[in-house]
Amino acid sequence: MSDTATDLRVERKPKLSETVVAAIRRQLQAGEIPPGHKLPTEGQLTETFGVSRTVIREALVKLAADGLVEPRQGAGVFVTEHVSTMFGTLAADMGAKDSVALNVLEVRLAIEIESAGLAAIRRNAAQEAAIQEAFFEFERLLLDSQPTGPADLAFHRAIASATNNPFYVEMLDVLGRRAIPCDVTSPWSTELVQSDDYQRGLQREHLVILNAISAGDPEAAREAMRAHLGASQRRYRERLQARQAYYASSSTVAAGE
Amino acid sequence: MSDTATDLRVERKPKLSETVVAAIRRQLQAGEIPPGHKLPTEGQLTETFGVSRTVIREALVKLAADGLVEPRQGAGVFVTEHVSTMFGTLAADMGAKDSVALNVLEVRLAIEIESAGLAAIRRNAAQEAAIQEAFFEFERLLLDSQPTGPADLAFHRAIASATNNPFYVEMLDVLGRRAIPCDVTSPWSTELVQSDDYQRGLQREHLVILNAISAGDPEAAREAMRAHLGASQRRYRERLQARQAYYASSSTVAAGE
DNA sequence: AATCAGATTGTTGTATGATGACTTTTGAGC
DNA sequence: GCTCAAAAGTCATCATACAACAATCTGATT
Repeated sequence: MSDTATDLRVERKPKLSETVVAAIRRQLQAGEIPPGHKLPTEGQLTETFGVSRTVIREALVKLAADGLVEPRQGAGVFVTEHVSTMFGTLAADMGAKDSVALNVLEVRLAIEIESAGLAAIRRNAAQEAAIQEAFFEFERLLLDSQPTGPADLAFHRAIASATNNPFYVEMLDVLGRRAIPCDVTSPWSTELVQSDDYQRGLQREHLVILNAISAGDPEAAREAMRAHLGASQRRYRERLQARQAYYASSSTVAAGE
Repeated sequence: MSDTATDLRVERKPKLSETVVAAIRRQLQAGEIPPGHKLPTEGQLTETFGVSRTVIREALVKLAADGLVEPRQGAGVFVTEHVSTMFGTLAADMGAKDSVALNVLEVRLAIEIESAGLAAIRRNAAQEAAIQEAFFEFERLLLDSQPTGPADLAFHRAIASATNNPFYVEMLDVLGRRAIPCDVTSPWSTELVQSDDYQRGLQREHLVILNAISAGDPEAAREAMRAHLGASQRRYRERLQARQAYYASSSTVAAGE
């Protein structure tokens, strides 16, 4: 019995509709079609993507199941108002203010803690494999002394995805992209945060999370994620203070804590 | 009287695929087809339901989008293993739009749990008073047999406000406005949910939260909020199922040709 | 000129048949 | 008994046609 089920790289050929879903979803996320507006007709989409109407319809059904679009017979398919767009205005004006960034990070903490707990309960084999894969990718990059930021992001994203609740992933994307690059991809002081020790510490925390999720223990997963993000929050604060201290000293006064 | 026979605000006639989805979902929930087993082929389903393969495929796509089934080309459509085992059946077992609402509610759950914990730590005297005030307002309205919805909302909002993180309030507003009337302001079946017993239960849960926050115990506050919203989620699901059962019963007749 | 009923057109919903791709089963040959 | 090719079963995709519904345009009536 050659059981190929344990093969980790389950690279089945993507269905056509999935590629169409991905493409349209990307367009929507990029805001190319504002909420409330009409998508191209099924006929136009068939020409655009070069597939049959069957495939287009299947893709639209999936998007509708995710609540991204809403078909109306005789009228067309319309983009629904969505969480990300609600945060569009919210996210737009919180540019560089550090205190704002900390607050947003705190919201993200709430999201991720809960998603870790849900992931522990609901993840399927493929999703668990994706989390593991991100973990090992982090490991590999760490050994190669390459930037681990993307793998770190992928790790958190895989967990959000394992909740089987698309909004968690969307929230993470919106909050993460806008305010805080995950842990290490800080726009300033790149060397400081990328020390091996620092990233080793991250990996240790990641491992605890991964184990809890694999074990299907939601409380442990939440606790591990809380510890991880709490630590990240603390590190983030320290860096902010260090930077502020630098600016302060370079002007005139060194302000105390 | 018009023909459409529904004095409820049913908005629109359900698509054929939706009735098929509901029927299959019910069968899966009843365990008539165990996880891992194969569903009838598309051809058999067309005969069973008396609709075209187009409709059957659309229904299967929706079920697959919810993770209930998994199609394998050349083999058949199989019932997913894990999801139906846990309370996954609860997690993903209603129409597309409803599941979206549930997903948003779940995100809100994450936000509120964490905000309860933070409120327990950070609330100042005025904020604690505001929470209490909302609690007593609920009490007063309950005694007067008036709708308690606004007070309920105010209670949750006061807690979010006590985190001293404005984004928590904003998130709550955004999510609440979009998807979920807090506990009781449901657009349908208004009498059912507004029974005294129901609201008494809510108030009991509120009291536990209030006490934990007043005591400055973040873990207890989170746990109490988790219990409260978890219960709300359950109640919400039950209402959806009741509504769905109504639709299913009214549509099974049409399929019996 | 304004209004409203009806025709027209555009779009999604459903039905049908055919073909390709993939999996499983079958059976012949060794 | 084992191997492997052929066959059957099933999903994936394509193509076409018609039905149901919505928006728009047209034209007659007021």
